[in-house]
Amino acid sequence: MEAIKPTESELQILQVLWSLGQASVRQVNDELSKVRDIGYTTTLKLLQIMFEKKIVSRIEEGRYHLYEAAITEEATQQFLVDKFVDTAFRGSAMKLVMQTLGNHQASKEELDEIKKLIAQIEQNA
Amino acid sequence: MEAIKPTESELQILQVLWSLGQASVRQVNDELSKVRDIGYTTTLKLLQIMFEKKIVSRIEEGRYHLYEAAITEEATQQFLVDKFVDTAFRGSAMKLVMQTLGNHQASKEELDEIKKLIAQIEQNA
DNA sequence: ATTTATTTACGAAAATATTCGTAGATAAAT
DNA sequence: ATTTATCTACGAATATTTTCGTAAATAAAT
Repeated sequence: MEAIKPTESELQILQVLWSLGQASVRQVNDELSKVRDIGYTTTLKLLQIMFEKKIVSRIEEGRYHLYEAAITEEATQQFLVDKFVDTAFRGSAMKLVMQTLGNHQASKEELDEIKKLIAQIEQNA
Repeated sequence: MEAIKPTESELQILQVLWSLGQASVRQVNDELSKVRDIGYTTTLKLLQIMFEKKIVSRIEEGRYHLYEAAITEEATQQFLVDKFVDTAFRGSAMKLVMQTLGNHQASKEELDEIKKLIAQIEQNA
């Protein structure tokens, strides 16, 4: 497993691809444009760079390309969380959990799910 | 409240300052050197830039400067978590919590603390 | 058929972040 | 007193990331 280290822009594109699945440059650019100002060729270039880095794969469909994320959302998130815990929480994952729990709205269902997860962890301890 | 957006290097320095409190360039550099290769003047320059951005404050102690973080660890973490949830978890803070809980070792004490926090949140709901 | 629009490839400009060399000042050591 | 070490300031080189203009190819529209 290679080290994946998407940049900020690349992460934005990955998000679009994770939500759309397979998509053309045009589609990605349309989605991204909802979030921020970006030119078509900029999106294209980013996808080309990501293709070289093997962050995305693509297939040629007629004269244009269809892109797809080559790394999963979960693996990327896990990698990013690890790094984030290091750089922003001095290594303490639980501090991150507490901080996030404390400062973000959680629904009853979400809290239940988290409690279930905790119970599970305690069981396996 | 201005937007704080420390770069990767700046975050590393902030971590050192949060742990040391007030510190000279030399001290910061010594600490940072434990983590990675970095020249003295690089550390100095970074601190100077951070001073201009008001991320750190400093007092002149004789001929040298003592630096101190001008933003709290908590405020910075909160800001970073918010951004992180957006860019890496498509806005779902609880997904971040679950992902982190599931993939990092937690002690019994930490789990208890989290359960307490959840109970508190449920109470106030 | 010719024009217009859409696509990819390429290269380079612009913006941002990181690194460090050099100079000048001051303190410490000899 | 002279040399050596340590400090800040400054500027510029390097590296990284983001942005987009232009050209060539192909398809679509007129």
